[in-house]
Amino acid sequence: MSDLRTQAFDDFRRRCKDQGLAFTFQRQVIYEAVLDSREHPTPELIYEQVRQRIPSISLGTVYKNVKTFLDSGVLKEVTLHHGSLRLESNMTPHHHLVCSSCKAIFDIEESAVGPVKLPAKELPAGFSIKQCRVEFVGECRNCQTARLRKSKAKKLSVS
Amino acid sequence: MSDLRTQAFDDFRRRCKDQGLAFTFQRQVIYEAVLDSREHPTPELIYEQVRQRIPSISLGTVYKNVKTFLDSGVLKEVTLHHGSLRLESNMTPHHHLVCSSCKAIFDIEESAVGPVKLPAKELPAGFSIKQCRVEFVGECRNCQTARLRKSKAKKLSVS
DNA sequence: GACACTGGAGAATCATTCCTGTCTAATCAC
DNA sequence: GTGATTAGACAGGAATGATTCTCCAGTGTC
Repeated sequence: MSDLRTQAFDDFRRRCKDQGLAFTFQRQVIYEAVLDSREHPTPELIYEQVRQRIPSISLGTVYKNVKTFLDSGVLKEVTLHHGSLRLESNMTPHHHLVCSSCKAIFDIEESAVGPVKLPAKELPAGFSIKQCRVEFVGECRNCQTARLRKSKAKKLSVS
Repeated sequence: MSDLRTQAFDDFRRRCKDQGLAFTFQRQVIYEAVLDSREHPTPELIYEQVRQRIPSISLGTVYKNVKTFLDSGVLKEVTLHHGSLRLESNMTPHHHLVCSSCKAIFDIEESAVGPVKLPAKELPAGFSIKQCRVEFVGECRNCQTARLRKSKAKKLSVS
């Protein structure tokens, strides 16, 4: 195991502990499969990988544990918008502001952000860039107040 | 109809013509529904909207035309990654490089891009930003060569 | 009239979640 | 220590939601 990988793995073990998650063999193998895949894998792909080591594992288990990992912050997802297709008719170049809670999307004019550049040396060989999309992720007013009200109510009911 | 809307609408009509798409009543209503929705709607939502004007329309028709619009560039989708969940284990802040054709995702260190700022006055009231994600969209080497080879083959078969 | 295109309806497919029964480890009473 | 109980984890399959596909009929075009 490389140093980087060992480190990521220790991280994982620690985070499981922090979150009160049991450290099972299945979870370990699932996590390793994500770690080994350079490709931002889908759950289906993880399943294929894991089955090579645990042939009896079920797709449901993979999904469940992936979800557990996401909820506890052990893994992340590449985009907030996976799921249903979202359309836009605004064809002028623009960026987005996204509420991580309700997934509301607001448009932001390109000029408000200014040019974002990537040095050519960072590009994989032969890759040609056509477009740059910036997404600011945060929480909208409604979701903030809703969350605060909720946590306040919880505190009251506890005390 | 406001000026902006009229303009967008004329745009739509022109683009249909350019792309050789028939300009039907259903398409017009579907397009208007996307245009009227400030919310980057899902196909399901469009369907609800359109049904108020064409009760007999089917969800399949909405999907079919939305797809036609996307293919011909009359509409865009908010993200390239809708569909299946994509995971990542790289927990350090970073950005992404995405191939629009094969959807491959490459990580880019945050420092390679530098800070991206949004002036406070551009924010909707009460919105708090937590994170900024940059996505460079383009075409990877493999997909480029594959596309070129294909178009060359087509030319040869025509001549 | 043959043809191409479009829309409607419902079947089929894919991604994901939910439900049920089983197993295992931990806890507790005796 | 032994058996009962409980909670968490897992496998398997049913159910759900989003999307696509297939087929047929209607309409306009040449």
